[in-house]
Amino acid sequence: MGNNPIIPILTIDRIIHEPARMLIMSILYAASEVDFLFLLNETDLTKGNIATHTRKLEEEGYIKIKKEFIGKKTHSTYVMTTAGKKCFKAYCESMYDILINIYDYKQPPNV
Amino acid sequence: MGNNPIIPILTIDRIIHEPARMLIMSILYAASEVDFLFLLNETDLTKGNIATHTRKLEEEGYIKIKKEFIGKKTHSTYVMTTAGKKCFKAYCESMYDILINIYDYKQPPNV
DNA sequence: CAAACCGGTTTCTAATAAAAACCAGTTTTT
DNA sequence: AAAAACTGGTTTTTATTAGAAACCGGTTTG
Repeated sequence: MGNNPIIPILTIDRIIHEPARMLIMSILYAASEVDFLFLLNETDLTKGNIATHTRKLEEEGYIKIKKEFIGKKTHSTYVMTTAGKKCFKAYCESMYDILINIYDYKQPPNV
Repeated sequence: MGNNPIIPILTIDRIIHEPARMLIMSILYAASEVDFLFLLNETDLTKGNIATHTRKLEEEGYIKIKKEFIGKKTHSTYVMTTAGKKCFKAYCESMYDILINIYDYKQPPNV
């Protein structure tokens, strides 16, 4: 393959690349801890969506899901792990680089 | 939903968001016209991948696929349409904005 | 007491990315 | 001149998965 500077897009972190998860990750990156209702109100995602995407993020080790009882009711809170922060930063930096390269990209050898 | 500045990620153009297609689009954005073999050599994508992703991009009206004979052999070339350029620019600007907003929330990279 | 509500989870369906298999024709090998 | 290998792709197959909807065990409300 060539030395096209956009090639790194092919190895971008797909867990974070998914828009719904990127949104969740960006929220958890900024806030230290949020709960289910916060995500529901803040993101416009459905309940099912939040449950499955947060589970996936937990499976990948990017976030931690804590469940507790408040009185008799369940309460779920979400926190980003150190690994999650690292991967999120790496994703953002990679995407940023790619975009900058697109803006800078000059004519490649043509057909 | 809240007024989180990252929310626009949810309406990002998914046709372009797919890494393989973003790579193809970025190549076509920089070069006026490329052929199948160029994409094959430049991108590390498989033949099947190139065929299906370029077809999808054509279905969406983002690129035009031209087929011709060179001697007795088929030859396929790909060109970005005006709509494709517009959407690609819009995608890049949108992603850029989103990343900037993420950095504004926290700290910029490479600090 | 039943019906609606709450905070979630599980199930179902359709879309789809990627690789592999395939294909029609062409060139090379023997 | 057959057979084999190569070209430039396309179609098929397989596995994953995003999203919505249905569900669920409490709990408050009418």
